Amino acid sequence: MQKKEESNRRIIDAGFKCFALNGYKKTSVDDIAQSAGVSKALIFHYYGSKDGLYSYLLNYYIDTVTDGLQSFDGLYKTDFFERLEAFSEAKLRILQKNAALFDFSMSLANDKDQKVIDFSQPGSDASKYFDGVDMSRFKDGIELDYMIKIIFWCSAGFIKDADMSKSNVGDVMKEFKKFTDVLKKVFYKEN
Amino acid sequence: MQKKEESNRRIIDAGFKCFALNGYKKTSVDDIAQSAGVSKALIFHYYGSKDGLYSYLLNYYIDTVTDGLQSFDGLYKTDFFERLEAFSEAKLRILQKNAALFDFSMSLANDKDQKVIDFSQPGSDASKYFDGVDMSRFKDGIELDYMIKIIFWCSAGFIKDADMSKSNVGDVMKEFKKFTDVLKKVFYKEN
DNA sequence: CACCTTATTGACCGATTCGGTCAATAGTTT
DNA sequence: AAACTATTGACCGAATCGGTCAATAAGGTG
Repeated sequence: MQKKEESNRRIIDAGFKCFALNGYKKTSVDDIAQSAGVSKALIFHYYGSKDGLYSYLLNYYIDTVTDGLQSFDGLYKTDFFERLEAFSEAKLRILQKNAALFDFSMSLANDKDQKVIDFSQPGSDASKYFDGVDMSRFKDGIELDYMIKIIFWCSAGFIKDADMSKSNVGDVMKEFKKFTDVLKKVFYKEN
Repeated sequence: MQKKEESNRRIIDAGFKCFALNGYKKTSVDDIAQSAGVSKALIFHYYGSKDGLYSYLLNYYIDTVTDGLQSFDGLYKTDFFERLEAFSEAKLRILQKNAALFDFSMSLANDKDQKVIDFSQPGSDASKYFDGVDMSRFKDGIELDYMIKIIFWCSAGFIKDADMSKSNVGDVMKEFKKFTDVLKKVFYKEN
C-alpha cells in the first residue's frame, strides 16, 4: 500500500506551494488540503498541526539544500563561467526534486511572520561558492562589478523563465550554457 | 482641513501594498487599516466596501500608467539603448509617484482571484514601445535573441534592486545608463 | 468470502477573523 | 458654544480558522 506515500508527497508539494505563495499566516490548512486534493483531516493526522507541517517542510527544505550543496564538486574550477555553470547545475538538480522548493526558498526572505523568522537559517549565500575564481580573464576597460552584476541578473532571469517542469536538468543546462557562452564572448578578453 | 487627504493617501498606499503582497482574497480590510495607521471604519466610510476600494485602486493604477505612457516621447529614437533608456525612465517616473504601484502591477498577473481577473486589463506589454528600432548595430557573430533577452533580464534585475525610495529618478537613471553603456560596448559592433 | 489493518474522510467544535454598521467622540471652523 | 467634519471603538452575523473524532473506504491475508 504505497497510496499513503503518494498522498504524503502531494501534501508536501502543496504545502511548499501554498506557503511560498501566501506566507505562513495567510496560508490555511484548508488551502493546502484543497491544493493537494486531500482532506484536511489527513494533514492533521500526519503532521499534528499547522506548525508541525511547516516545521517539517522547513527542515525538509534545509536538509535538501544542505545535502545537495555539500556534494558540490565544482570548487576546483577556476574559470568564472565554469564555476557558475557547475553551481547553477547543482542548484537546479536540487530544485528539480521538488519544483515548489525554489519558490519556497525565495519566499522565506519575505515572510514577516515571527514563526518563519525564528526558524529561518542565515541564508546560504552563493558568495562562498565563488572563492578562488580567476577574474583576470575579464576585459580591462569595463568595470568588473558591473559585469558581475549583469551576469547574476541574467542567471536570475534565466532560472525564473526556465520551465523546470517539462524538461530535464541536462536540457536546461544546455540552454543556460548558450547564454554563458555569449556572456563569456563579450566579457572576456579576446585572444 | 487637509488631514482628510493625508489619511486617504495613506489608505491608498497601504491598499496597493497589501493587495500586491497577498492578493485580493488574502488581504483583509483590517490589514490595510493597520498598515495605513487608520481605523477600519474610515476605509468603509470612504470606499463603501472592500470591492469598492479595490476597484478604485485598480482604476487609479490603470489611469496612472495609461496617462504616463501616453506622454511617452521616445518613439522617435531609433537606437535600441536610447529607446530602452527613455522607456525605462518614463516607467520609473510613473512608478515614482507611488512606490507600491510597481509591486501592485506585478501582482496583477499572479492573482488568481476571479474579481481581479475580471477587472484586469490585457497587460500593456512593452513590445509595442520598441517598434522601428534599428537592430543593425548589434554584433553579427552573436544570436540577436540572446542579446535581447540578456538586456531585458538586466533591466528587470536593475529595477528590482534599485532603491526607488531614497533617490530621485535622475540618479537612478544615471546609474542605469552606466549599465546600458557596458551592454552597448559589448553588444554593438566596434567602429 | 470474512477478517483485520491501515488510509482517509465528513461532520463538527470553539475560537478567531471576516466584511460591514453605527452611534459616539475628537478636531476644526465660525 | 454651536455647527460641522473627520475619525473611531465597539459591535454584528457570517465565514473561516486550527483542530478533533467517530465512521468509512480500501487494501491485504486466511
